[in-house]
Amino acid sequence: MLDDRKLAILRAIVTDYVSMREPVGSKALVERYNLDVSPATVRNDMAVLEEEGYITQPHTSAGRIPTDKGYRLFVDRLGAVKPLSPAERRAIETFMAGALDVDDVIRRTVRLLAQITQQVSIVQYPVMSTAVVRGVEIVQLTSQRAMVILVSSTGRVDQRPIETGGADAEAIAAVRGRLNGELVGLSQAKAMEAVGGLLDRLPPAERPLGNVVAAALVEMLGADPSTKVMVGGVPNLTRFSDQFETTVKPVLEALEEQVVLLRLLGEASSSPGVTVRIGHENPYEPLHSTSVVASSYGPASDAWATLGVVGPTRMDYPSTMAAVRAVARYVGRFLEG
Amino acid sequence: MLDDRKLAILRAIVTDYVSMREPVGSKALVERYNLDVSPATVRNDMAVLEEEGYITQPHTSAGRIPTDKGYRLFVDRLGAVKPLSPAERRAIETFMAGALDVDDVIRRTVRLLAQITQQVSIVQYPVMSTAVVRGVEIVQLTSQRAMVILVSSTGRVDQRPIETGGADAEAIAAVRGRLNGELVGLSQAKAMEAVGGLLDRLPPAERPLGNVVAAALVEMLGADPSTKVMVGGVPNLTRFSDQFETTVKPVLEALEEQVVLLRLLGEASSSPGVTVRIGHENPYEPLHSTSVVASSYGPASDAWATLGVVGPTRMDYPSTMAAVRAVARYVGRFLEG
DNA sequence: GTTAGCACTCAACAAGTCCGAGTGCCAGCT
DNA sequence: AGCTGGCACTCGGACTTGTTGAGTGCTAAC
Repeated sequence: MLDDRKLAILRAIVTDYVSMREPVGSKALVERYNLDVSPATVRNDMAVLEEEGYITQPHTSAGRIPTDKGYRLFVDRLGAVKPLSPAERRAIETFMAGALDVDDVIRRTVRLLAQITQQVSIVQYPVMSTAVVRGVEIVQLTSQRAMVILVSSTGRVDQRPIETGGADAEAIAAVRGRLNGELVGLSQAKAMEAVGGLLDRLPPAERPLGNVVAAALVEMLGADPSTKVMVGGVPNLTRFSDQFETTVKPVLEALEEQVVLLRLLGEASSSPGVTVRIGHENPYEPLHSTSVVASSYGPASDAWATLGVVGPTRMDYPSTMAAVRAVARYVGRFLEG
Repeated sequence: MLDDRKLAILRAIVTDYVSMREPVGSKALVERYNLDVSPATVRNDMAVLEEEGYITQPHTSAGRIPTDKGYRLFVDRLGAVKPLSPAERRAIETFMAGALDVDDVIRRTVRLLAQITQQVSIVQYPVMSTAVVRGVEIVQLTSQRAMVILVSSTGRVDQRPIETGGADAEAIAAVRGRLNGELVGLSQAKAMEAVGGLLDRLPPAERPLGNVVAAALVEMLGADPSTKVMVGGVPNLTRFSDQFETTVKPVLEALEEQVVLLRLLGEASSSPGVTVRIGHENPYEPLHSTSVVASSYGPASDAWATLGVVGPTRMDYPSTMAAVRAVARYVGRFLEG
């Protein structure tokens, strides 16, 4: 059905449209790409491609532009993954060098990705299931209030305020000691269970405080930190000020809703490598004319989280995919080491 | 120079232009506002207002629109502060109810402000100079790394990773104990000094670790947490998709730069009440055709930080100012209690 | 299967026309 | 002195029309 030449033509159309931002006609095609055939032949092939739904005409007597289906075929079979330029590699190195803690790594990553791809970037905070509890602290704020702090091996620090009910310093120290003794070294899941069992063994005097602290801990252990995301490169949207209604506005709205962002990144976390969602393939209707390029990051065996970019369907897929893949790998290694 | 009627006309022009979004002519003015004079008279007055620089014509044979100077006069002398509607008061209550910690309060505030004003909102994290140190914790992550945690009375929790140089648990506990003994209860500034003095009195065995921890603490105590801001309501920019180049684009770019945001909010922190910066009055050139309405929040004696909104100069100042003021007050009370 | 030729379509641009909102000015009125 | 009705004038925006050219589909010949 689709012979090599037709595929080559589709590839050329996608490439040209992405860089020129204009519907591409048969003549321009044979001129700019060395197809050794005449425009008429190209036209015939284009008619077939159109019939099959890979390209379309914005209006009669305009060139063709790829459809979502066309882009899909392109990324699946035609796009040679472009290796990063040395400059880009260097950018990654220098950008990430000297990152302090996890928060800082994420902040830098989001900037980096936005800069390389020139798109809006989204990075999900990592959840390392291998993380274990390193310490539990209880710090008194006032006579009635205190802060429960949970530290995990990855350097994550969670906090939650509690009402102490007037418990004295001694009781607090006792509960703290007991928790540390029992929980340190346990994984998130194990710690959850342990907190439950622990309560029963508390001396009556420590019960009320213990209950409150336990509740806070369970909340922290259970709260899925992967629900946190960071966004960057929003000004890159201004490059698409044409398409305001179809790209800029919906993306801005999506960015405001964490839930939507998580759904967008969603699928990428389960499949390995770079995932591309094109136009209507997106689970969120207003983004039907944008694409999402995402990848999970972290060790293959144990994906930590996802990062990616959003942009118009008319995007440079090979470059973007290469950039997303490179950054994902780099950040993965960085967090590991 | 400017008699009451001219002022009334200016007020009417501003009001009308803000709501109608179109240059306003003499006839429309006398019809919509009950000025008991003829259009001709209004025209004469408008000529004067134009000469004085309060209004201008986009082109001959169009109505007038206010200049920055006109808006300035309006907010200074003409804008009757619109009280919030009961619905808005209720919105504030329900939005803020049930906030967990400081972070959550800020998150809610930023949403709230964006929703009420229908603009982009910016909230600076509070710095309470009355805050005192409540606890210092050192939690081991690996044999070589640990996390230093600083808790202050306001519920703020700072963290910073350190290299322990292989110090054992005992040494860590000792340093931790000493720090808590000496620092708890001290203000930020006092604690800074104390850390310095403390080092000299450490037994030699604890010196290396002590140095590292001290460095981390000084960094945390000194780091100005007011440099953190949260932004919301970005999709509201889509309402100004005309003015893309003058409003949407520059605002998006400004939002990406914390430094710029802080400068925008800057002045408001020193003066009490609501501050308005109109057009060219902004210290950041790209925002010369937008306005910033900001207010500090916290107790009058000790302003904690600033919040505000950014939007086109053509904005409903009375409502916006009322909203900013109300939210600032409410958040102040909320954080205090 | 490929190609040259040709008639056809239609968005984009330019030029011309019209319309009316809005103005400034002036003479007359209060 | 200040206000008003009248009037000629201006000019952006909307609409019309004509032209151009990129691009197409079809057909007949190679």
